[in-house]
Amino acid sequence: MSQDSASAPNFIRNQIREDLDAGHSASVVTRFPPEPNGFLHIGHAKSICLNFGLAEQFGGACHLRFDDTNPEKEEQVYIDAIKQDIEWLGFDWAGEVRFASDYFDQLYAWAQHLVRNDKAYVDDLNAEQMREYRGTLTEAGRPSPCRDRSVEENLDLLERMRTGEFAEGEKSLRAKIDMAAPNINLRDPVLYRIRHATHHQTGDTWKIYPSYDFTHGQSDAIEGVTHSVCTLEFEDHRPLYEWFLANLPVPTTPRQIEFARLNLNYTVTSKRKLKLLVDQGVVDGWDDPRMPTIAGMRRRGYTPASLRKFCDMIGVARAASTVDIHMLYHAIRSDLEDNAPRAMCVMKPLKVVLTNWDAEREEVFEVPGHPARDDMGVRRLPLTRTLWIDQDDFMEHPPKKFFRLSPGGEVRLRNAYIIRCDEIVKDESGNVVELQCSVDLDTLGKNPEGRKVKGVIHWVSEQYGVPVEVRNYDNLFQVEAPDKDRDVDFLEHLNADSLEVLNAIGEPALAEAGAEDRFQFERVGYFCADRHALEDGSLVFNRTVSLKDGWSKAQKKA
RNA sequence: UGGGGUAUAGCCAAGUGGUAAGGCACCGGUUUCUGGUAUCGGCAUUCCCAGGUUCGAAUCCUGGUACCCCAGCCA
Repeated sequence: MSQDSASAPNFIRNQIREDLDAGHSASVVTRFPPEPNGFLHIGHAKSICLNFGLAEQFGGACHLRFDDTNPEKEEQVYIDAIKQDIEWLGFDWAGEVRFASDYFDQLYAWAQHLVRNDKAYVDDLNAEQMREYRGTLTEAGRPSPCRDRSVEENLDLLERMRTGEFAEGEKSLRAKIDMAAPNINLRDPVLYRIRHATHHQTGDTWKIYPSYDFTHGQSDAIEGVTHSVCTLEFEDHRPLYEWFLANLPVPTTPRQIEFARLNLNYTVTSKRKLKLLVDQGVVDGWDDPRMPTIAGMRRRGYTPASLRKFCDMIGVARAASTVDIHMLYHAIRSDLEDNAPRAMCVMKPLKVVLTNWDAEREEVFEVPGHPARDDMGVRRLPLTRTLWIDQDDFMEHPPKKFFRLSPGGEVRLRNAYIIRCDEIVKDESGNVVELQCSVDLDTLGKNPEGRKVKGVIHWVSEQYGVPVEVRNYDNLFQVEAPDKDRDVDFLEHLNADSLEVLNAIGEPALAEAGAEDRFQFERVGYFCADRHALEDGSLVFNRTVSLKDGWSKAQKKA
């Protein structure tokens, strides 16, 4: 992670540096504050890298604090998953896991404090009435009839709200700020609402729950957070955030800084929408390899380092932007290019018979696990009379510059000999089902004399190849901005071909693959052994990302 | 004339009065037993627009324009 520390500065880093230099704070404490109501996605990864990264760069600390103020939407399973994702990404939070609910007692006392200072009141307005009283973007709101209740009555009512005397929605506690404020968040925001729900952390202790606004800043203050980094949509809340800090006897005064959330083309990054995909069975679950969740990307084969690199590449700024998915592909390819062992795997098998190779003859080649990494050892590739090559590597009527196999043409079997296609065998419907080839035994480890054979293809011995299932994933959506238009549901843009399942045949070493082992299937792409399938005893490889394909690109242009 | 923000290449993004970093994508050369990798080169006379200040402006001033966020007892 040392290279992350050397990453480009951003405005938040600059600001913190200034704060430090100016003596506004002596150290740096940040926090990552997820609500446990869903799985973390790539957008959260940006926030995680930012917050934990900042703490690391300034020798400070980053807390993990669950923002658990809405028991109806939150669950323990999400808490467990979120912790696991953060650890997997390679970050350690300072101290124990924290919960906003740890501070419910203190927050309640602070609510009473505001009431005593005539800065909060209990309101009888229901949600609909409150909306009417709030006014609109262009018209000021009107004060609630309850706004001038006495301190004593408010204190009493608040206590009775707490003990469960009132039904949900019957009353709420509101800050007394300014119903005419141009910033709607200041028009007497709700501090507490009644919820007769069991909370995953506090059980049935509470009948009222604090709102986000009343919770977040004070929790930051309690924890000594110095810089509370959040996304742009909270910008309008900053005056409120600061109002609480100014009107409550909080121990410290954290500073809120906002940045632009991540948007990625061809994907949606909204917890609500991702949950919909899961709930409607569009995908296999939160960790379906097509999901932009951290768990999904992990299963797809993304590495922690690649996600961190991606976050580093995209930077941090305040301009709303949409990052090209190619940035992600680049991040994972460059990691796996260096770190994934190589293997050969035939996606769509086409039988090849070596006519001048005896049926019982076997030759085993020892080849490097990685072309540039001696530490990855060697693997053994047996060659036999019949073998498989990929259907894509043969064309009966090849276009110009097709370097692979065609009738009468030659190609090198990767790591082995050059072969020539002498005959093609077809079935009754005219499909090519077998190739009869001859081997040039004088081409192992050297080029033939007098001719150039440019093509190299992968292959697997029929006798020793291991059948594997390959799952080729593509974008879940077929348009760049699935949730752009407001009149079309984002589900309309689903890509029907986001998953292609193939019965492939891999080289022998693949039989040994363990959960989440990653490989480069040479000339094809990067693949990751699916851990769920492995538990069920089957070998399934998820395609993380394909190799760049200059040939098909050139074909499209032609 | 509601409030708050943001505009630098196809996409991210540095830049804070001294003459437009870097990455992705794209295009071309070289190397190559992966049409991959690596490597070399190309890719903004101009920074949303129009005026102004200045020897000098993406940076300062004035006036526009476009886009994003906010009217949950969600976060």
